[in-house]
Amino acid sequence: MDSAAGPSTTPAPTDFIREIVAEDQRTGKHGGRVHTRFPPEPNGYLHIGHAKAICLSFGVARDFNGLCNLRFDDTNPTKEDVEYVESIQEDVRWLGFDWDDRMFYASDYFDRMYEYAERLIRDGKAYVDSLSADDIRAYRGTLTEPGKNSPHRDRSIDENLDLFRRMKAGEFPDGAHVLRAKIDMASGNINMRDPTLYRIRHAVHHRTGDAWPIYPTYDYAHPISDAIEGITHSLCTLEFEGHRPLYDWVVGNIPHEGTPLPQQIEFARLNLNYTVMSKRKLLQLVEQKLVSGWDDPRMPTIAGLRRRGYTPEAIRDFCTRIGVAKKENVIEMALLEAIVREDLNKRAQRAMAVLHPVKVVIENYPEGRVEHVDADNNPEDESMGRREVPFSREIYIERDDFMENPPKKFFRLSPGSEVRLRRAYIIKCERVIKDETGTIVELRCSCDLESLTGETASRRVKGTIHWVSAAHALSAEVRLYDRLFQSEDPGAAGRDPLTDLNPESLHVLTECKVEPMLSSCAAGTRLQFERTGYFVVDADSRPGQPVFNRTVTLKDSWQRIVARG
RNA sequence: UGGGGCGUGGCCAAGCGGUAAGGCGCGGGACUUUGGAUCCCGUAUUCGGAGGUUCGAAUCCUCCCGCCCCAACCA
Repeated sequence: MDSAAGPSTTPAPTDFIREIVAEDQRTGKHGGRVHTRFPPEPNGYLHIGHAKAICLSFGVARDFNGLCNLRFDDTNPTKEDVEYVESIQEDVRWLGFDWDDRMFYASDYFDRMYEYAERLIRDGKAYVDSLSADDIRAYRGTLTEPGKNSPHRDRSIDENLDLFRRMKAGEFPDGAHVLRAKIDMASGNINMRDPTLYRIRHAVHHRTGDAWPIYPTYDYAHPISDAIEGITHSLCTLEFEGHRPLYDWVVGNIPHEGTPLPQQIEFARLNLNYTVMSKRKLLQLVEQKLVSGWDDPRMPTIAGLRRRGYTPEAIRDFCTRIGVAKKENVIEMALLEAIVREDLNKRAQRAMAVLHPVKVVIENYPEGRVEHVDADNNPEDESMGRREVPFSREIYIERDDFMENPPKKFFRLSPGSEVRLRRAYIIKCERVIKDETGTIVELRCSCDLESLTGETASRRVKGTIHWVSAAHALSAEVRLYDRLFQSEDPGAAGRDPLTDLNPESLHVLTECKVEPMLSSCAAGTRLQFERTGYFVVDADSRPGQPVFNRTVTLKDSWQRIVARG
């Protein structure tokens, strides 16, 4: 019955924005058209916070048979760069969204914006102000006191036009003049106190070069870009709420063909605890080389998460599950990680590895004998195939999987106890060999040769542990990254992420012993090591030398392990 | 002391006058010869507070409290 309804059925709105859009479509506003846009400024890499905005704007378009444009809000040449416009495209695409041929730049519209500005001047709605930035601030008044008019506010149209044209011609130095909208210096909304529309900036723009000595501000450029592109619903974050009257003023005072004008709708941005999300700070981390780059696996950037092994599906799922509302929120990392784990659980290959090896010699296992035990790559998905793992008399196991004086419910290896080697035999610890400092250097065990997994009469023991054959094991590098960044919530006052990095997030290089088959893993291969977490073969791994970085930390609750056995 | 928003369990979030969805987390249990996997069960007598309207309020009204954003020639 559902399928009979067909894909054209408008789904039930799942958030307040979709509710508005659904209503607009129902009433035929914009002729039923839905057109959104994702408008990043190319001044940094996209991060997980942008993913929410991307999923929203592209998602709304998809849900209502509409379109979503990618538009670069490139109105401030001093901060922007082509490196960023390229990475942004790559990241949006990787997330699974497509803008077809609708990729634009605010700078595409510089000519029209200029033309509209002259028109505003002719209409007496804009003027050139020659006050200094400081004076403009002083004249603006305060939150509780009205501002006062600039002495230049009543310049004649001709004088304004002349000045503005000369601004465009490059006759004045930076800061000499600005073009302002003539609205209301006494408005309770400070954004309406004659906001700046154009400023002089002799800078090289990444696309227009030095063609323009003046650049429009966000408040002027954004609504015009939306109007030109026929955007119906302009979704942005809460901090622009106070700009909406200005947005409406601009679209209402420029020439426009289509009626209803685009509508700005605000939603709460994503905040993730323990995570730095400010582009300024991320840029600092990159510039100070505290990370290897914008795509360092510790970064909360899309590129970083990708290299960490997150999939686009997981990120999209996260974005839908956090919801869209107007309430300020701080999502717990635990939710993101739960969702990533859920996704990885389905697609990660299981593999055995020991990070902190201790040698085990199985005394009754014939010297020189090598068996290849059969193991499945993913117990929940046969299609992921099987592999053979070499087993021999000397193996490594995880140090943590042995305890000399185990507490009550420790079901792994301890003197005299039995444990199953995953996919292989049950062994029993007979002797512990230590060096002069008392450190355990080797465990001597015996093996129940009848207990091979899959054989008849296999017994059950409480614990199962990872192992690798000492003679066959490969050394791999593991880069341990735990949390993303801060040790506190981003909201916590006074924390400086650059000096307050969570030590666990530091890049720790460890060598581990892995199954030989892992030498052939391609970059991006996802693996799960028992009790250690999900790993991804990092991009700079070389054949024969797998380099893993940890993707998601599983809980470190060792209590839990002993309790469940 | 101005303008604009927001307040539902630890974190998100449904709910739109008919008697508190769901997810994460947390607690407990089952299962498992590889999964901290999976599966069950539990987790707000109450919706920032106080009044009011109503047979009935998280939903409507009033007042109060708290939090966020705005005084860039940033976006």
